[in-house]
Amino acid sequence: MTLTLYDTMARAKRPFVPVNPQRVTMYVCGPTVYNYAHIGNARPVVVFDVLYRVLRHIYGEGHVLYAANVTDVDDRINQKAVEEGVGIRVITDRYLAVYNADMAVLGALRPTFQPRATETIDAIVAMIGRLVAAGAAYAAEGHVLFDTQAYADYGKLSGRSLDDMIAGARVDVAPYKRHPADFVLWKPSKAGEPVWDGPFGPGRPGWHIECSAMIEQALGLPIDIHGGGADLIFPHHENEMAQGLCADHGATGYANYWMHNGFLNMDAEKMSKSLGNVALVHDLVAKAPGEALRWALLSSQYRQPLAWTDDVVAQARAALDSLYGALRRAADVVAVGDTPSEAFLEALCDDLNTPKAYAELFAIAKRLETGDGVERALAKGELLASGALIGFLQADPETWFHGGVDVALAARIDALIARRVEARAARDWASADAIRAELTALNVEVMDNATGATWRLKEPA
RNA sequence: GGCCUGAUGGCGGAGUGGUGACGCAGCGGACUGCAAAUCCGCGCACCCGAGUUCGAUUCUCGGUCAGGCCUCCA
Repeated sequence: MTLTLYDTMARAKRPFVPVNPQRVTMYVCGPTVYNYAHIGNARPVVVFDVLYRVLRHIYGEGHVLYAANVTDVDDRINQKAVEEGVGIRVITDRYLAVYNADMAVLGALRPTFQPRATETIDAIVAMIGRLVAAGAAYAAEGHVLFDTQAYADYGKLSGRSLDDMIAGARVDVAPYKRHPADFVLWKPSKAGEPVWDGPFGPGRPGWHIECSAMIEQALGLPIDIHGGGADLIFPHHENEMAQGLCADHGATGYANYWMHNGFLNMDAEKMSKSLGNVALVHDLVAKAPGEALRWALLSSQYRQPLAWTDDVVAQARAALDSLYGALRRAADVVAVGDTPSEAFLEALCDDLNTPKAYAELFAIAKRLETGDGVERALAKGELLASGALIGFLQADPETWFHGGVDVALAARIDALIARRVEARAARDWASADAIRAELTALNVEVMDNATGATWRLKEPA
């Protein structure tokens, strides 16, 4: 089984070969914690969580290091802190806690490292110092800028040349830049903004430098996989790579595989905080099971655009109903084996082809429904193990179908069902139907079977 | 303007140079006191034009449309 990943740099799928299979490294650009994350922000989190899980499966849990940064220095954070009259740490701690909780509901494992920019300042300052010493950066008017002309391959990742950028520049270029594409590594803080001391003057880091510093500090160059949203290819990742390599001339590379996920769209348009067309994860998890949201996020291959509608969530829930239904009907089957299906793993190893992997889950469920005793036992083991690999189907099926009903309501439902089972045993259809009506009014659907009945919430709680 | 994606059935969404996944929804049947589920079966698609080919949804070129990046952005 060969893992194949689409590499943005190569613009092709490539077999994945880690530098060191004992220590596979992955870095994914994380959130700026100044407000709630929207579901589009969650797509890379869930996508790269799947990759993280697949890598752990292949190389072993202790052999994969996954770092995702937390940007906690930023203009928007500063603004929010001023608005609320608190320090930035109050803001960033608050939204980081919400972020981590919401992502956990989506089934995302915590990265091995979650470094914060404010706790990486020393490494950032040191890296900028090395860039200046190497002649790849220069100071100007209190800023330190990266000299893009110092890096011959600048533009290689995003496929644009420095000449194109001059021609296409749509924004006024700061007069102190040697080249319009040069970008800030360090800038002076305005009054009231957080400030750190540096050899180039007091100030704060620019946007791109934290990732390079964190990668160097937490993982070391070159890393195996660098991930993020497609909008980060340029300028963020281009700049990261340029400064990261110029700061470490001994490095044989920056990232060996660059992976970028496509966007979530609202009405064919990119979901974006600046456009305001967002669905917040924090709101969604209150209305739908996190597992259903996760299923929806993975229902198209990660590089494809995904239109986010109520319908994708409803379809995700229906799909999970079907699989959990198969498990529920197989409650008395003792699962045999704990190995994911070969076909399932193969689909995932083909650049995380989750839709194809889903199809395999349904094929296994079919065997669970229709097979003989031995086949069912094997199918159940395979279904649970396959689901576990990418974070599905681990709940008790009854819990899934019962949703979040409280204990009192559950007890009342159980009592009604017990009475109905008795009525049916006595062939008292009138009473049985009356109780069904009563349960329907409680948003409960009863499913009769040979020995009794099970139930589910018709609409989400 | 430069660079880059994508266009598949009622919906979502894989994939393939030739028998056209999978899921949801729909239809028929089995089963069923009712209901649901399940099982069996059915229908429905590859943006337009040209080219290559015995044959293209799949390859090439052109076009149309949609979206993205070039400025904060997952």
